[in-house]
Amino acid sequence: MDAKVIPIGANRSGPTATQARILDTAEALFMEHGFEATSLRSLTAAAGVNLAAVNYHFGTKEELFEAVLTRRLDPMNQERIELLDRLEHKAAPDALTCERILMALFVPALRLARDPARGGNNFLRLLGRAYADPAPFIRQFLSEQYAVTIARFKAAFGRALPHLPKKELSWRLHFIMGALSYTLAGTDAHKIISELSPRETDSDEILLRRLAPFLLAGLNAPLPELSQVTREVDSALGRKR
Amino acid sequence: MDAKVIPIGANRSGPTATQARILDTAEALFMEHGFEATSLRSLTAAAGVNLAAVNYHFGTKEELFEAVLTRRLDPMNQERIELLDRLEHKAAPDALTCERILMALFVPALRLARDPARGGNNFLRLLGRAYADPAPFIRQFLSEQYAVTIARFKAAFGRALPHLPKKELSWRLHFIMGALSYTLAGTDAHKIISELSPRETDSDEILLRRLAPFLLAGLNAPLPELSQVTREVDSALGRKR
DNA sequence: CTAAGATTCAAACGAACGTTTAATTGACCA
DNA sequence: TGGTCAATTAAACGTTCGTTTGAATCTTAG
Repeated sequence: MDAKVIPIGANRSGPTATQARILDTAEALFMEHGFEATSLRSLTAAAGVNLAAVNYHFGTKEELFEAVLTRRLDPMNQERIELLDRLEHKAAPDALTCERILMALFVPALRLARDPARGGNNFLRLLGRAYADPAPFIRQFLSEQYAVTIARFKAAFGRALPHLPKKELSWRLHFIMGALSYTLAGTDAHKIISELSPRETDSDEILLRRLAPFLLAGLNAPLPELSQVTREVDSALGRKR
Repeated sequence: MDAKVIPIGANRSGPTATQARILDTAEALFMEHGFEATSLRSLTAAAGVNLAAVNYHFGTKEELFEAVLTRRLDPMNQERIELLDRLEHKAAPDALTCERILMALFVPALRLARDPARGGNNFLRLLGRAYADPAPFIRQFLSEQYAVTIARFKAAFGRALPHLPKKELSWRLHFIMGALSYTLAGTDAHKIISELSPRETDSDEILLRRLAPFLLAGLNAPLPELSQVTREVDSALGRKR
């Protein structure tokens, strides 16, 4: 009398109905409460499946979490790299501008955010949360999952900003990932800052459109130097250079 | 034969030795594993106190977490506002530059980072983690704790950037908080990006010195507009304006 | 010195957790 | 139609969690 209407037939093509329900529910609950605070009992109850189903289909709770991330992340990162390749090919032999590299980074995320069938805004929020989770298995999984994509984009930025030392570039990419994940993760966090129009929740799309110029300017910022203010900071810290 | 050497005398002045040991250990463990993943049993064992001591001295685990944050956060935010007041008074009647406002935001954090007796780098990392924690009581606590400080700085930035719409400013402050907390929280996160010199862990101080120019440039970024790239993004998303 | 209060202690509480088991159901092919 | 294997189910496993309890111990004031 429930959702047994789905006779998808073969069990060797794609995820089972049960697997899909678990993944969808896990995506929502992990996003809302985090990994530790989401119990398999509440998860399976919300999904309308048996408690043992998670362990049967995914092994452990940690493997379920990784499956939730992989399902969305792999296609998105592949899209990012394909788009970057296409843009680079079109611009050859010139190097890409930072603006276009950022575009290759953001557009697949925007596409995902606008597509409810692929998780929409919810998944991006989950991703942002995962980036800040201290659980070792999450950190390791993300670094493995992102390694090639990040390296590819870092190389592209390196060509676009040849004057920028490698180390400085690494840090600026780090700052970009920070602002991006924090922004994506922030369901209500922005209410801390913006007291006006507290119910006007911008979509992730508008949000990323505001974020891009901000990050672009940061990428092109001058190198830290011994300016007047820097000396004032040192003085305020009671130190000599 | 242990730490019983401290005869601080009165029990009405400052925290007990037991309370201090709990707070210090909690600061370290909450930073390393997060709130949920830190059990009171491991915490009290590491602190060398009885299991019941936390509930006796602080009430609940959540109240302990808030006490850990308050101990460092209150003085730091007070320092920030005092410094901002002093800088504004010195610049009057001119408005402060963004550079100096950022200085008032960063210098107290730098002072704290350089002072092991006040938590040093560890506490800043804990703070960054707390900002990304989905636990409702943490989010509410932080927003209450930061409300006045943020409002004060937002007003200062508003005077420094009179041309910037209020809403745009709110978002840029949001981005700043994101990059800041993500950066402070990242013990090993930067290894995702920087494959070179993986063991050369910059202190938070050097880190913030790299972050400040990046954020300053973002604050002064031009408003989002209908540039050529923007149209290309729309086209890539298959949409008309 | 002693009564009173603050603190520490070992022990136990009930609840919730992730995972496993063994039996049962369902679908498919020979 | 009967046999095979994947999927689901209810129940239980052992562990760990935050918190509470009541007695023991320490500190302090009268």
